[in-house]
Amino acid sequence: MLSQKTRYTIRALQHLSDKYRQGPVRLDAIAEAQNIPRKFLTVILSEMVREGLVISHRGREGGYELGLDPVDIRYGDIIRLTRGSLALVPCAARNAHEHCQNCLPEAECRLRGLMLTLRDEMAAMLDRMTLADPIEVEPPFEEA
Amino acid sequence: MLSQKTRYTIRALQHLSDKYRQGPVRLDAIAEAQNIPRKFLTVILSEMVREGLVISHRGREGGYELGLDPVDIRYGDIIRLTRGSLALVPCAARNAHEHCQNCLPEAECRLRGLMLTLRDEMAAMLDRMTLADPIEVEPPFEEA
DNA sequence: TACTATCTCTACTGATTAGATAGACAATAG
DNA sequence: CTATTGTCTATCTAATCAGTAGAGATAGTA
Repeated sequence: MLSQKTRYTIRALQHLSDKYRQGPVRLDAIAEAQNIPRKFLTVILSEMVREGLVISHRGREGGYELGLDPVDIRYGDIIRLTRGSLALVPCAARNAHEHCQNCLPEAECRLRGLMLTLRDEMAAMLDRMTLADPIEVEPPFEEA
Repeated sequence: MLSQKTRYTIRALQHLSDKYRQGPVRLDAIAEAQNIPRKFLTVILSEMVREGLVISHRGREGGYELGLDPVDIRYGDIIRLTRGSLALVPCAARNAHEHCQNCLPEAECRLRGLMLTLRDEMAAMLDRMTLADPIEVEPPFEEA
């Protein structure tokens, strides 16, 4: 699962992407439009500023705006930033690789083999899509 | 991330798959070969018995064996059983669907749209692979 | 200058979950 | 009938997650 924080991050960035080149957007405006707890959002956006994805302006008329063109922000990058890795197991991470606890030697671990393939497929998709891409929305499922 | 429990489950099932039709395998044998804490493995295997994936035999000469042919156990199924869902956000689960907290209406949520597509790609792969499939193992990455 | 609106940072808290274990119980082969 | 094996429920601990508190910094503006 993506953490709530990662989900908030993605939605906040999508919001900023929609307002790109329209001047800074206030934190409260994002929080309200995206239904994100205000205080939590300050933490999230400050991190994005530190990472360079977002630029902030203080004081009156302040707010946030994307620091890069939406076309240059890939979903894969956002997830890597907030979660460290795209992989579903630590030993299958290509960037933030870590050994798993209580595992077999990596050279013989079939779970790792499988998860590496899966990670690569996920990465292919998430690195193809950027904040600039339109995303088709699906109607909610029927209730069970 | 897959929980440690899910990872143990997959490796335990792979182990049983390797010994399919060779008689019951004792819990200790699995725990030792797969480097899984013994007591924890009892919990895991009991669950798999309840789910019907594994058959147990008590007493002397007892142990565990797969309850289905390996070719009929898909990785997707194992993950759905242990984790509830393949999706990375609750609202993108096709089986165990739940609404997300603090989200937009599902009908307009682009995060959900994206995650549904990703879920479907992941499902396609994980439901194509079964315990019977050979999995290529990759050499460990170089240390950083 | 000083006032106010805005973002920034560090620390903290409370709830939940993950990982693992304990220990009494049940069944089966020999 | 006993040693061996799996079953079940409860429990513990530590980590993580989600969110909040609150003092501080900065910028525009009167």
